[in-house]
Amino acid sequence: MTSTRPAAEDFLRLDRQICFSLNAASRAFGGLYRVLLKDLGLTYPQYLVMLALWEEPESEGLPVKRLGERLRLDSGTLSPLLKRLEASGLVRRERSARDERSVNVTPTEAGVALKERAVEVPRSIARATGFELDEIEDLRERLNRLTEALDTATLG
Amino acid sequence: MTSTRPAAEDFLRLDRQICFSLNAASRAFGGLYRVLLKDLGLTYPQYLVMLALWEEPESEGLPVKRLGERLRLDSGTLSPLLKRLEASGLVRRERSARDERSVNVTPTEAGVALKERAVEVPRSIARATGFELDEIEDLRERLNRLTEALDTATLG
DNA sequence: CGCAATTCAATTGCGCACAACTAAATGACG
DNA sequence: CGTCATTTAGTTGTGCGCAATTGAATTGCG
Repeated sequence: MTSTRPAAEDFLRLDRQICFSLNAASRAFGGLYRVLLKDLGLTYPQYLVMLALWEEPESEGLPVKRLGERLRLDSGTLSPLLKRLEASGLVRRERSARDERSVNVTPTEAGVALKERAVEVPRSIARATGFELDEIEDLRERLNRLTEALDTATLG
Repeated sequence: MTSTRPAAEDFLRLDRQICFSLNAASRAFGGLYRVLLKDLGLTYPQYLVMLALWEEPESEGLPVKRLGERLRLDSGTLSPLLKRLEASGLVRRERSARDERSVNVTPTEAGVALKERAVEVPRSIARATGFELDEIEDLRERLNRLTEALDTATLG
């Protein structure tokens, strides 16, 4: 035979690892967001939190729990992050009166106002990818499927 | 008109952000790798370093610089990480005699031996994704294109 | 009601990512 | 040859991500 069998070793090659490409792409996004968000005084994860809050009707805010579900983050990450957002005057954190365990996060005036300046960000990002919108859409759908499969495998 | 024009605001929706899906997928991988690599005593970034070293012929090792290029990481990340790998006995770090600025990283016996036990990891991962090999291949290729485009945009 | 189990946020501890900086070695060039 | 710019690792500081734990509030159940 002229070709050797596909050794298990081949799958250990760095350039064969989907996770590496994914990780690299994620960090490449991070680099661009860092530049684009500098003006807004946000880090990328903080930006995600603000996106979630901006989606709430009339800026009613969200409990930390719900925020964590949306962003796939736990309180160990969110608590200090939210403190920093509070320190920079973009959100308010207050214990729920109905359930003293829960902390509700609301954007402040400044937090709501920031949305105006954020609308340009996704456009800049989309342009930078060089991908068509439906191509992005397709990629996003695949990634979501992937995440779901991986989460199931990790827990199961 | 029955439908409003696509507001810029729509692009601020969390579920429209490709970067969010990417980030979430990347962390979902992290969770699964954490489980699979626990036995090997490696974190996921440490595993990537070992993959890079295992690829070198006769385990000649790599200078930190080259390692950083392959993994898209700088010395601020690699230096402490390599120290930990050295502390767990998997790699050796030694100043190059030819160029005293450079530090060459080589797998130890234990580091080379670990490869045997690592071959199962990619298989487990592939199975967990629920994707066909060529589908993974396709996704990987798109992500690499994405990374390249983003890096260009960030620097340019 | 009273007590155990659960829920929720916060904290601690560790490792990674990255910017900014330092220090040492090397290379380029007049 | 000497000086200055560049290259290479390492260090410092900040923030994220996550496991494990704590403590307080709530819920469930006998």
